[in-house]
Amino acid sequence: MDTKTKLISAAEQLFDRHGFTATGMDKLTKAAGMSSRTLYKHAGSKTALITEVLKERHRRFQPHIEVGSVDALFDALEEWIRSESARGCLFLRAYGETGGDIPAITEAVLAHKARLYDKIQDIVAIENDEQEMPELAEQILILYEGATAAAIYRGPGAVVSAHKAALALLKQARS
Amino acid sequence: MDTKTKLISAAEQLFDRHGFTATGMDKLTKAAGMSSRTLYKHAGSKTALITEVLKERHRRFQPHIEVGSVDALFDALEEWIRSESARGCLFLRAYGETGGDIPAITEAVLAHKARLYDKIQDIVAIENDEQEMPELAEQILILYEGATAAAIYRGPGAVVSAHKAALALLKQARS
DNA sequence: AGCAGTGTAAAACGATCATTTTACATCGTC
DNA sequence: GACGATGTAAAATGATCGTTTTACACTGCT
Repeated sequence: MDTKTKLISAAEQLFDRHGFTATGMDKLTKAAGMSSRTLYKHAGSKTALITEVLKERHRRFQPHIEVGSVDALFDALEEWIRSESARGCLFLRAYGETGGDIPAITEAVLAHKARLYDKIQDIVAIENDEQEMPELAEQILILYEGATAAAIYRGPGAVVSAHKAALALLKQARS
Repeated sequence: MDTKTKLISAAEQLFDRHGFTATGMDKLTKAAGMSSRTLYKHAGSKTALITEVLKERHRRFQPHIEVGSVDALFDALEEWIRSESARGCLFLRAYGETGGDIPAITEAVLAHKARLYDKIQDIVAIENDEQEMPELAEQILILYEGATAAAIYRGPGAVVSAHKAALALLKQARS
């Protein structure tokens, strides 16, 4: 594992576990096993590091939304939440901690969410004879987002409930 | 408006706008129009201040869940988000920023969420001949949570979509 | 052999953090 | 008219923040 990969993954873990602002550079260097000089050579700044962590997170998350059905979408979410984290959406957390005041971060967050909505719209269209159904897509998105949030305090079962609700809405839209 | 009220409401605004950790005590004293000595006399510590802000937030939010129907629940949420904040759930944000490591804060968050779920379960029971329907209640909760989160980047329209989805699930459960 | 690249360890930077302290002003009340 | 409560302004506390710097070691290429 090269230096940068090690840095990004250590940072992702710490940010997810303790928050962005609360995680200091000393803890990052220690966790990544490198000097602060090396860290700054690769990351440039803390803001840039956060941005890169979000972009890497998006890359790693991508396969979980690259699916062909609503059923598979929630299966993938359940797997993610069971294995990765039940600490809420890291993108929205970054947005909240920075108040939307840091353009690079805000951009990464909004890009991720735009991509998520677009992908869900694609999936919904596949399930409905290629018809665009923007509101149904938004409702699936809301269930997806809500399951991620509710899983923090209700556990992975929230994803199962959201899953069933999504299938029910889909079925109803078809008839 | 007495000193403490002024402090709590200034703090709530700053925390909501800029995040908890990123909001320093100097900004709090300035916004609340008081010296740091007075602030500490009333709040005790930053952690205690955050906790009190959350409790006050819950008190102010309470009426929006003290309703008798799912329809009214989402109407109230829409009103809250349109007039108060579309920056996500302040409780979950506090939890995320502190990593769940500060007991007083974690407690306030979990108490709020437990109360929210219980209330939704009551409402769902009212709508279904006093039958307890835990999974439907969780699905409504997830739509509620998801609308709050999605409204950050999709605007208040997300609440409208969630509202319709909730009514659809309710209708389907009845038949 | 020499050089560019990549790394470490550790100190120093000025700023800002949460919190406490010192010194003083203004109250209403007994 | 003294007193306790409640406030202010401002400096000081020591810790920690993100970032830069200094000085040095190891590597692989040419």
